[in-house]
Amino acid sequence: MSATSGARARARLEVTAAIKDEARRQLEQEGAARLSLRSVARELGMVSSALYRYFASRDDLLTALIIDAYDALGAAAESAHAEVADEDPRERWHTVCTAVRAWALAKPHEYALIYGSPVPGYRAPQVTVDSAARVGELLLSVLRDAHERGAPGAPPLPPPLKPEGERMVETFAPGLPPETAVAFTMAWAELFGLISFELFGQFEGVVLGRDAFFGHAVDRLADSVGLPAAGRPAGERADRTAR
Amino acid sequence: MSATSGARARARLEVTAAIKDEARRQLEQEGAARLSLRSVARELGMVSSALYRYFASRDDLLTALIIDAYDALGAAAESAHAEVADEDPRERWHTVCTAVRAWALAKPHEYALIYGSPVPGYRAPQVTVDSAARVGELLLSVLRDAHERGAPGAPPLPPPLKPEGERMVETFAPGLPPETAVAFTMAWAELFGLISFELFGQFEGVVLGRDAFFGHAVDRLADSVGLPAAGRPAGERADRTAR
DNA sequence: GTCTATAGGCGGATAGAC
DNA sequence: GTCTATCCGCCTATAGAC
Repeated sequence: MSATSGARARARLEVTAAIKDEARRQLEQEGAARLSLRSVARELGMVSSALYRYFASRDDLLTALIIDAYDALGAAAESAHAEVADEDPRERWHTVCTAVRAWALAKPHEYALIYGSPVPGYRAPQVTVDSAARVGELLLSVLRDAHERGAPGAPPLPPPLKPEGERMVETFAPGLPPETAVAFTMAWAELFGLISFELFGQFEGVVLGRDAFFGHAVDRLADSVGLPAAGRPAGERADRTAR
Repeated sequence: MSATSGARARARLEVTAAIKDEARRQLEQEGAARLSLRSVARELGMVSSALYRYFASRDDLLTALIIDAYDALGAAAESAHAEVADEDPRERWHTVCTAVRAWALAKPHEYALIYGSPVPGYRAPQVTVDSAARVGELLLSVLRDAHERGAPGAPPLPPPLKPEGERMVETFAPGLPPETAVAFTMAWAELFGLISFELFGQFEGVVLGRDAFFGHAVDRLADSVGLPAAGRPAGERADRTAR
């Protein structure tokens, strides 16, 4: 029995889920920095000390929420990708990027938890990295596929960046040319830069047609990583961005 | 006398500055969401109620810090630009972007205050927008200059984005073609995306040679807004990025 | 696993004396 | 402008009974 004994284990999972759900709800109003075990317990009709049986500390709860958020985003991206798995790589790139933005717009506070400013005094433990890598891995798989089909790839690297690119290939981008690994890393950061600016209010009064703007931006990011534009030369696929 | 009477006014400014300095110090340890008037007062050897003579509320203090941060960043960017005012636009673009990143690395907590996740429950008032716009305006002035010198500009817009581009030109990018206005807005968000990823820890274990990486990224952003590469065709200026 | 109780803090904001 | 005092709230975390 013990950890796996049915009813007990199920109850434990249910309470754990309820705690995380309530914590996510409070994230919306207070933000990660002010997340409070006590307040979660109060709302759940429990007493604060009871929560310590489920999470050893406030930081542990935070870690669980962070992993869940990365996994939810990763799952959303992966399932959107699965639906267009037969399309050409550029189409899949577009779909994944759009799914990432859609998830972020739907869960702005969970997005802020993982891609916003770090929570002061909190250091994300190593266990978060696998989940954190999912979206990047997915986009890399698209690029790898494109590369195998003979995509042009990214422009040449300046010599000082060559070793960095080769290290990236070894570490997380096997099967890709170093130029593409570097270009991808830039595009990856830039993609989240676009989403963060939209979500964090920097586009207020600046960008009004957000969907079309993002679609075009994603197309240009695709150009920048050397994804072929299905016959047309890069930069002239602009017409598909506004769908 | 009253507001302008010498000694009194000076003392008031000094205390105000001391409060903001201490608040900035606390930003590093607690973050904006947990900034506390009481704690600032304690550290200053004052009593909390005394601070209310200087800032009507916690949010007012936060607003002052936000404006100061935008202004400090804007001033850093502008003064870096002033030192290369005679260079070609692409060089100035590079200099400004590098200065923005350098400021962010030097003041990570102030950067997080203005470009990180919004503080829950706080809405930035209208008075912050002028300061917030400074870096963008500076980069736009570089592009305007390049345009006047006959720079190629950005690739054509997809038809659905045309009105957006024209509105941008009217609102904040006078004298530029709509294509460039849109491309600039993307590059602007992407620039801060790169900086945020570096600062917020997403590059941990992913990008090691940060200076060279950023230099190359900024060069490619310059390409994307159609800044000419001083004779060489766009994309082949990669060699200058690692300085 | 949940409870009460407790230790030892913290916060924003206001009233009213000086 | 600064102080004391106050209202009323909040927090993490632990000990020990049941």
